Amino acid sequence: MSLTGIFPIDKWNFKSQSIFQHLPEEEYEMLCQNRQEQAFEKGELIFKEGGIPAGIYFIKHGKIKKYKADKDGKEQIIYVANTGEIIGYHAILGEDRYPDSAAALEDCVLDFVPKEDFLAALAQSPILTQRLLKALSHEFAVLSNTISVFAQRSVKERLAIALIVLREKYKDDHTSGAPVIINISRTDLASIVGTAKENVVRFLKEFKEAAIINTQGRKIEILDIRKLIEISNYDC
Amino acid sequence: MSLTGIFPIDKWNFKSQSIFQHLPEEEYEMLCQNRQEQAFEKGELIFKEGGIPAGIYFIKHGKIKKYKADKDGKEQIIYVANTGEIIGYHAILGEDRYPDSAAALEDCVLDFVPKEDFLAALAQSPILTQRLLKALSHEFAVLSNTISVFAQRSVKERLAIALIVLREKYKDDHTSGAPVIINISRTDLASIVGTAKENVVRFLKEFKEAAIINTQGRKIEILDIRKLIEISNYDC
DNA sequence: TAAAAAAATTGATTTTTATCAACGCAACAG
DNA sequence: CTGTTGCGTTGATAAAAATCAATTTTTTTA
Repeated sequence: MSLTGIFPIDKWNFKSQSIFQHLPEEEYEMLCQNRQEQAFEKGELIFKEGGIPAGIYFIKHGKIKKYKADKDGKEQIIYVANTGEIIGYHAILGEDRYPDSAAALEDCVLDFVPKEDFLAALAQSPILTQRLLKALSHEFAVLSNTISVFAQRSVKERLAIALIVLREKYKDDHTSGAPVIINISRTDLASIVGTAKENVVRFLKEFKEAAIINTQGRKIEILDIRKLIEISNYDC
Repeated sequence: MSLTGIFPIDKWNFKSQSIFQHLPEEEYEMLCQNRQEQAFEKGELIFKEGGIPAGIYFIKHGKIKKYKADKDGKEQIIYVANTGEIIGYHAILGEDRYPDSAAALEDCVLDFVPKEDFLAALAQSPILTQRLLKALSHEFAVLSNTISVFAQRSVKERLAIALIVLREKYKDDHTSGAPVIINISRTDLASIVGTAKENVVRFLKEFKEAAIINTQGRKIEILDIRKLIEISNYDC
């Protein structure tokens, strides 16, 4: 089931996948020179808000939550990055500390590229620069979007949007023929939606009773995405 | 009264002022070649979400709200841009339509730079490119911040933050010696905070009774910024 | 300057969301 | 296989925020 024409999924996903694709040999070599494969277990912290960045990470496999925690430790997930995306470049380009934290939502394999190599490649490569400018500008649109949704939409609407967006991300894993299964804790889902997990549970129950989704333990399958889009009340 | 050490104002302001400052002569000339001064009256639309971008705007004087409107016309203000900042570059760099609308909060004077000149200067100027990357990365941090505040903080806390941030922006206009006056409609203030204007009015009244602010009609003067910071409950 | 229009304010009420407390189920370790 | 522990679920209640309706104040305009 494609979302084309019925839901603007582009407004919810970053485009960092394309940044390293089909780069000229030389630039690609520079990035690879000292790269290091790193595995992270589910739940493991990759970097922490306020930390000094040492390099960037290319996600070879797995999903990563980018979030901010307030002083009580309550997390707000800003974005879920998926296989093929890059994380950690904002702090380096902004010449600043990490603006958010990153942790593995599932077992992950990342390629770490040291700051120096990334910046050297950048200095050499107009194409890399241009792609980053484009990616960052698109991210601005995505985050603006998120802000307006948080400020104006109800928890139920936000949950519907979160489910639609997550389904796209979990498509990657599903074996063809089998249904797409969203596999995320209620707590993390609540942190995406920006509410208490009890509210998430209650609305999921409502959706299940309306045959819009099916749940089995933590696993969620979407049965009627059109209904979800309707509930999301989002059409721009 | 400086906020240094007591409130992270940097996390709330973009840094696009620095982009055009002290550029090499040649690049600066390219940008100026076809620039055109344009005046906008208070309330006037500068560009509209979804529109095709023709160029960028340098704010010579005035404040501009960047916002998204939902289908009922309800506005959410994403950011208030001030004198010296640049707007409209996201759409051009992202090779996309405008992600948000821009309208004058007061009478404004802008310099319009056509897309072609901006892109030509960019292609010639590593320094301009680097500054844009830095600015956009910082904006990411600002918007992430905004998202976590919207998702986790109460209306009262958000209003306190909005007042602190707005006071900084309105500092520019005030004659030295005179107090800083925030001059914005309740409706726009509500659109910044992400609530109904009635709520804004009620909390302002509460702040006034606690001698934290003073109001005269739409005008707001901040009397006790430390109290506001305390109320904002924001310390990261 | 007076009338009209727009914006701000107030109070009452409803709806939404958060919080608290308890319970059940399922994964996991000994 | 069995306690333990974490996570998901449920119900009850409190708190926060939105909405509605009406009135006052401010600003604009004729």
